[in-house]
Amino acid sequence: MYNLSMEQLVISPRNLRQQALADAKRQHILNAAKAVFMEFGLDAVSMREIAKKAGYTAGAIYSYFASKEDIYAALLTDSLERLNDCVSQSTQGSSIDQKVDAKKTILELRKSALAFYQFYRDNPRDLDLGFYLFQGLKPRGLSGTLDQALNKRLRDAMHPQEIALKKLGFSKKEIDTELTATFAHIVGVLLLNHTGRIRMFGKGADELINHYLDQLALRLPKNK
Amino acid sequence: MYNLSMEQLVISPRNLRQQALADAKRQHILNAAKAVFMEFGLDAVSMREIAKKAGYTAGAIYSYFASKEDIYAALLTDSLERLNDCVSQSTQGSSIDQKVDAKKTILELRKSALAFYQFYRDNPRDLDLGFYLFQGLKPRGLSGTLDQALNKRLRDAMHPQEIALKKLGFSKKEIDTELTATFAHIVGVLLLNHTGRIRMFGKGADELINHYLDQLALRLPKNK
Amino acid sequence: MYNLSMEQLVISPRNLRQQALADAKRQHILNAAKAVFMEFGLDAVSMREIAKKAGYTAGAIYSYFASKEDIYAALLTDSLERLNDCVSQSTQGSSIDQKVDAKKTILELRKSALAFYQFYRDNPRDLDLGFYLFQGLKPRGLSGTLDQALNKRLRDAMHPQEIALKKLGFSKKEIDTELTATFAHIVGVLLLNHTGRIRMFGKGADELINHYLDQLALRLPKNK
Amino acid sequence: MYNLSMEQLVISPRNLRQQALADAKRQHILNAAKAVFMEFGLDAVSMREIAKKAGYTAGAIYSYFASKEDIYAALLTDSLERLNDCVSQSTQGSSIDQKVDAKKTILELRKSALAFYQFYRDNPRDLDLGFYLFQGLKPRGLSGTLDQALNKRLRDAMHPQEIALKKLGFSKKEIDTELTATFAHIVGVLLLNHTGRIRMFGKGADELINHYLDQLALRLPKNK
DNA sequence: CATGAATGAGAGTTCATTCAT
DNA sequence: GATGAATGAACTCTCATTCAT
Repeated sequence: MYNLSMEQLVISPRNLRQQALADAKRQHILNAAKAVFMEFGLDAVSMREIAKKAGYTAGAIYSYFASKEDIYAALLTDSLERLNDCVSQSTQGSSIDQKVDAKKTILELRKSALAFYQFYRDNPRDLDLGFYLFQGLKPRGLSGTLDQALNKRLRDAMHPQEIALKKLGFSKKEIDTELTATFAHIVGVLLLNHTGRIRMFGKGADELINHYLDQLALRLPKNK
Repeated sequence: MYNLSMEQLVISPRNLRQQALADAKRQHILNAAKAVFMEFGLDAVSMREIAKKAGYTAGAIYSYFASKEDIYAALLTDSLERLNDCVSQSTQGSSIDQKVDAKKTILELRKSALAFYQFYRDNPRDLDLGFYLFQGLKPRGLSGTLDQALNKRLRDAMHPQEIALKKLGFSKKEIDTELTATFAHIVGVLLLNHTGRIRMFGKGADELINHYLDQLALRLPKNK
Repeated sequence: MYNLSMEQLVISPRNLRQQALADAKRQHILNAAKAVFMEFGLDAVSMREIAKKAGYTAGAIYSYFASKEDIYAALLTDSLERLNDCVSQSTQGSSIDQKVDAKKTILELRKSALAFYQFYRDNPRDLDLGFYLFQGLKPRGLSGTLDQALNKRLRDAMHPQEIALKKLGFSKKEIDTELTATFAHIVGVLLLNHTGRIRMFGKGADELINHYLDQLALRLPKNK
Repeated sequence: MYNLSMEQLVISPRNLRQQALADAKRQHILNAAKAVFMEFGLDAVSMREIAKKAGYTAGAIYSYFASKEDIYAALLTDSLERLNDCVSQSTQGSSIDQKVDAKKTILELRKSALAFYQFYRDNPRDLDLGFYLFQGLKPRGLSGTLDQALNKRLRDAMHPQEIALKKLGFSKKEIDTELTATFAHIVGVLLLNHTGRIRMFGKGADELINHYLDQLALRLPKNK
């Protein structure tokens, strides 16, 4: 006897299709939001503008996102996912051999730090978005749990570096210091670069990053 | 024949007094704006709020500032002046003797970098303002010339460090690199600190800055 | 020749079943609407909220009701039915004997008036609904015929009192007057009570109603 | 020495004129609001509609009223003032002689009750407004103090009746009862009349009120 | 110089209703 | 029959800016 409706039990092809469609439209709106954001900046991102770009009326957006802050959150989440993808790919295929080669590890450290840097260098709007999360502009609407989740994804993007530092024999405390310092340095350089103020000093961003990583390499434990 | 109005040609005592009065009121409004800004943050700064704090009505502000962006610009200018004052004081009284003592110079370098850092650490609203100029938040109202002037004042605040590096025997190119790197690093740490994200890494901002300056000291030319 | 569809001509068992089902669902929605209304008040009753409570989506409601006003109308109808049930029960079992006992009749009068009053006292949301029909809040959606039908049911709820007054020997004209006056009085007290303004006078609603009915009893024809 | 600005100390003719102008405009907006309200009912009263009727843009209203609820409050206040004026006039010139004539006092009681009733009978929109205060529609935005003030003014309008009842020798408790009952009765009749439901009973509102007051007169203490 | 009324655009959000699927 | 996307109009309220007085 089948008293329960099939529709509620089975993930029918139809449901799947509908779900996929809805997801696609959600993404479409997100893209529109991103486009508006990239074109006019954060201040200009209004529901009406997003809707217009997406080919909707303002009210329609609310079928997909409960609020404007919801859109921001989705945008941020998406951005951090892409950051992590990018960083992951940079160290993909690296040997996780028992016999660790210091030189290789240093290269991995360098690669993953560079991947992090390059992601934001090449996607300046993600940097803007990151600042929205990261602040200056406080994410008032971001719930505590979401905020934590986003923080975690940001830290995740630094994880390969953490692994490398560990392999290289840094102490726990040293790892924390170097990791934070590297993160801060990259952020600082990105900010300088993004705002064009780096020209003020006549230096290139890539050059600065490499300089920093060179110095970091020199600080590696010698007893290996 | 005196077709031209006297008022426009002569800097009469009366004109002077009026000018002084106007300047004072301008400053008064600026102080009000700063107060509102410090109390509630950038988003809450509206002409009405500034006016209220200053004891005026919104319309009155326009006698002294052409637009809201104008006020921001003045606020930035003021902020950068105070930054420079702060940095100047930190190295004040330092010997500009011919006979340079390396140790003293290193100390000066450190002091002036710390002064820069501490100014923003202790005046987070100035940091916010700085980001307004500095960040993706486009300074639409900032004319090119003003923008350059502000840039210059920012660089000025790094000047004592530049002097010290020169004294210590760095090459022109090295100076540029280290100066920019230091600037970027400080900015990055400030950002991390200001947004509270530094907790994510369990590190203190002061600790990071000192760590960086320690490393910098180690890189100083050895042949002195 | 049977050009007309069977479905429209024949009341087939199938049609009956379908009709019953539809009625049940209609009632289900009505219950949901009532629940929302009782929980949050008239202002909060939106189609979405009703639908949610009923386990539907907003659009589905329109299969059963043509508009929101339609739902209100049904709610009112239902409310008046319950009012009449309540009043009927209060006088149920009363002797409809030829030999009328004045005391019993007075008691019946009192009982039915109290039943009317108590129904709304104990079901304040029905009072709200009643005001929606009854008050300045224009029942735009109420068609003339429906409005008349509702009026009739309201009068019906006063009928037992009318009967009693007749039994007690009031003239037609007196009956009309006393009936209307009692109705008005009850409504006034209910309104005062419901809005809490009765506290303004430091009196209880029950006390007032009883006082009124006491006075009414004193006015009864003495020559019986 | 007059250091203080005259403008701030003196109520100059100019200030007076401006104040008067502002008051007039405030009243103008209030009238517009009332007009919209009378034309289309409470639900249709939107800031835009009020503004349109007043010849303003929506935002302009906010120079005179802080919120929509503010307008309601002003409307209600005004309405209650007019009610009190009306009631006051009805008993104006009445002897406040020591030697109280019972007949005269009864007449005063009747007059003031009628004045109350007639005010709302003749100004049905004030009745609607009163219900807004009085409820059904809850005055969510009305601050507690304002709510109390409005309540007080409502009670004030019943005060002449209270005085009369006292003069006639009713006890404190009886006065409370009769006053509340009269109030409730009037409200009930007004409601019936206003909504046209009184036709349902084939009675006139005036007739009902007079009937009630007749009965009240019969209840007056006999020992006078 | 300062006021304060006024504008006009725009913000986010909600809602009853419609309709293709 | 039911869904859920979509509309379009409506809502209150805020803001920078202007301008007659």
